[in-house]
Amino acid sequence: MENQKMSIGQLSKATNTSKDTIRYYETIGLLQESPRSNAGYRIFDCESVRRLRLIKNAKSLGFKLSEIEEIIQIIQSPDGTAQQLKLLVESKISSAKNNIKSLEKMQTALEKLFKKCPGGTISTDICPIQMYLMEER
Amino acid sequence: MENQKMSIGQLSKATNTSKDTIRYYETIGLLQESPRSNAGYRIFDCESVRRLRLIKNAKSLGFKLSEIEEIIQIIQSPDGTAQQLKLLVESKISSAKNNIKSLEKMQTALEKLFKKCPGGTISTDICPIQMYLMEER
DNA sequence: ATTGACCTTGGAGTACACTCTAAAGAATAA
DNA sequence: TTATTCTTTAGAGTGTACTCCAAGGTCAAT
Repeated sequence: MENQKMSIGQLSKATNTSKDTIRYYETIGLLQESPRSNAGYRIFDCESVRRLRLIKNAKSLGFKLSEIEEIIQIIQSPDGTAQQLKLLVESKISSAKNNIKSLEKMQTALEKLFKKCPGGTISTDICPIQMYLMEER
Repeated sequence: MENQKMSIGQLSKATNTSKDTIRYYETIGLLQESPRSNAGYRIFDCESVRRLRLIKNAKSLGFKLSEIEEIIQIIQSPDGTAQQLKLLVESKISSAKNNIKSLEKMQTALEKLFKKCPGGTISTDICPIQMYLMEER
C-alpha cells in the first residue's frame, strides 16, 4: 500500500481532478511526466496525489498555476527557503486586499444605486441607474 | 459644437479608449456601426462619446461586456423599465458579495500562514506554508 | 470473440477583453 | 513633393485554465 500505482482514471477519482486537467498539468509542467506502461498508459503513484493536493490547496489560496509552478520550484529546490514562500504569500495577501477593495467600491456604488432606484415600470430615462451610467467621470 | 464629428483617433482621445478597443466594441455590437467618410473612415459624434462613457461606467461597476449589452438594450427599448436595470444591479451586488467573501477567506488563510511562518533561511520542509499546502483537505 | 470501459494523441474550442500585425490607402504639414 | 501621421481590414496572438473531440489502441469481463 505504500507506493500504490494507479492509472489516470484512478488518480482522477482519488484527487477529484478531471483526467483532462491532469494531462493539462503535465503538458504545462506542473506535474512531472510519469512513467508509462507497455501500452503507453501513464502510471501514477502517491507522489502524484500529493502534488495534485498541493496544487489544489494553492489554488484555493488564490495562486494561479504559474505561481504554483514557482512554489513547487522553491519547495523542490534544496536551497528553497521559508522566506521565499512567505514572500509569495505576502504578495498574494496584498493582491487579495486590492481585489477586495475594488470589489467593495463596486458594491458600495451598486448598493447606492439599488436604494436610489424606485424600480417598477417607470422608464429608464428617469432611472437613477441610467443616470449614473450616463454621467461623465 | 452641438454634434461634433470626429475620427476614431479623436474619439479614442476623447474617451481614453484605444482605437482597437473601439473597433472591437463595434464588432461585438456594443457600439453601433458608424457612418463612413468617402475614404471609408469611421465618423463618430457625441452620441458615441456617451455610449463609450456608459460602457466605462458600467465596467467600473463590474459589469462585463455581455451584461453591458443587456443594459444597453434595456435602456434603448421603449419598454425598458427601471425595474429591469435594478435587477441587474441586484444580481451584480450579490456576485460582488460572493467574490468578496471568497477573497476574504483566502486572505484570512494567507494571513494565518504569514504569521505562522518564521521566514528566514530555514528549509521549506519545516515551513508552515509548505505544510499547509501538503495537507489533505 | 465481443462488448464496454479505459487509455492515447493532437488539436480545436471556450470564455473574456482586448491587443497587435501587416499591407494598403488617405490626409496633412513642411 | 515628400514625409509623417492617420485610417482601413482580416486575422492572429495574449493570458488563464481548462474542456472537448475524434480516431485509434488496450484491457477486463463475459
